[in-house]
Amino acid sequence: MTRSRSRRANDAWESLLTAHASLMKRFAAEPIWGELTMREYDVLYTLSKHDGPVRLFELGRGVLLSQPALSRLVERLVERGLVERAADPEDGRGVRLALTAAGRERQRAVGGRHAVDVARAVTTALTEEEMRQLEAIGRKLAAQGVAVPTERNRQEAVL
Amino acid sequence: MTRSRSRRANDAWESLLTAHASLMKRFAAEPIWGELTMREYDVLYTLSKHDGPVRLFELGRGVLLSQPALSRLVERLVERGLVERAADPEDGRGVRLALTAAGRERQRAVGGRHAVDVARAVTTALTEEEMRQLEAIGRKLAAQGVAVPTERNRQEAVL
DNA sequence: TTGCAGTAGATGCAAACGCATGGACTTCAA
DNA sequence: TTGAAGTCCATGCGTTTGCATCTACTGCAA
Repeated sequence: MTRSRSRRANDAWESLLTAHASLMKRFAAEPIWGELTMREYDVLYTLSKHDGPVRLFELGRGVLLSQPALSRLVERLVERGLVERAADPEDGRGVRLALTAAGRERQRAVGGRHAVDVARAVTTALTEEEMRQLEAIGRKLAAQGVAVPTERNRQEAVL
Repeated sequence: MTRSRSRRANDAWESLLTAHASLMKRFAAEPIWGELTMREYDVLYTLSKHDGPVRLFELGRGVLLSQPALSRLVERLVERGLVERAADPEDGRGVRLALTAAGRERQRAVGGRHAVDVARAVTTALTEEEMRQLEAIGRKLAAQGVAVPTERNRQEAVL
């Protein structure tokens, strides 16, 4: 890999990181979240995208959270009556998660307000063409993210 | 704002979020971090980009972390000899942060390995042109993120 | 069939986080 | 000049997180 190509890749990634942090802070500061944290909303939103039940480890793919932390976050949502958790009849190890009626209603209410803020921020910053580009680029990067780690990654870290 | 334009903005943002989560998980799983967490590395990297001392609140702009959490993260890095913290002679409230020699060395070592992983992931997923597009798009979005909140945001949240 | 490696999710525990608040300093208007 | 409001960072405290580990179950090979 050439030096300039590698450099451009790192610049692009840093740009994405900066945009992410900057906008996340902005959205988090909006007074739309009610009793939910953004992470909790993220889980409700992910559940809302699926019609059928979702496994915990499937949820984990989209959420930047360790498996134990996600397990307990879901437990709190269950206790609050927003999520239903049931044993999976097809796999005795797993659980099936789904929104309750209250959870779906809450997701819709918060999601509607959040979507307005997202639209305002993004449409102000980008042209229609750039939005299309970002969507395509994000899709490609996400596909890369789930790739199998190379063998080198199995080695112990060098301090 | 038209419905389709708003919709496209939200799709683009979700795409960015997915890419971010997916790649962050991938990078976090790499065995390159030594004794550092990614957040700690992020702070060291930000400090390395500035030649002069950096104020704590400046650091906070780029890091997705509350002010108290950042204050304590920096404190831990100081205790570990990676960061120097001194009173700001021009503003008695503030502190001036800078990498120590050890901190700079550590950032370079980890950063070099991380840059390889970033380059591999990004160049595999994107063309040269897409990298340029992403960099430009991220820059525009980040500029939007620091915009002053609208007056509406000052109101109390509706539950 | 049995045994063993692999996977899904839960739990103990120490570390880290966010919210609220406090103390010290700056800024600006009266 | 002074005092009130704003800014910067630190700290108390309850909550959440990550790491390591555990249990329970699956899947596959002998």
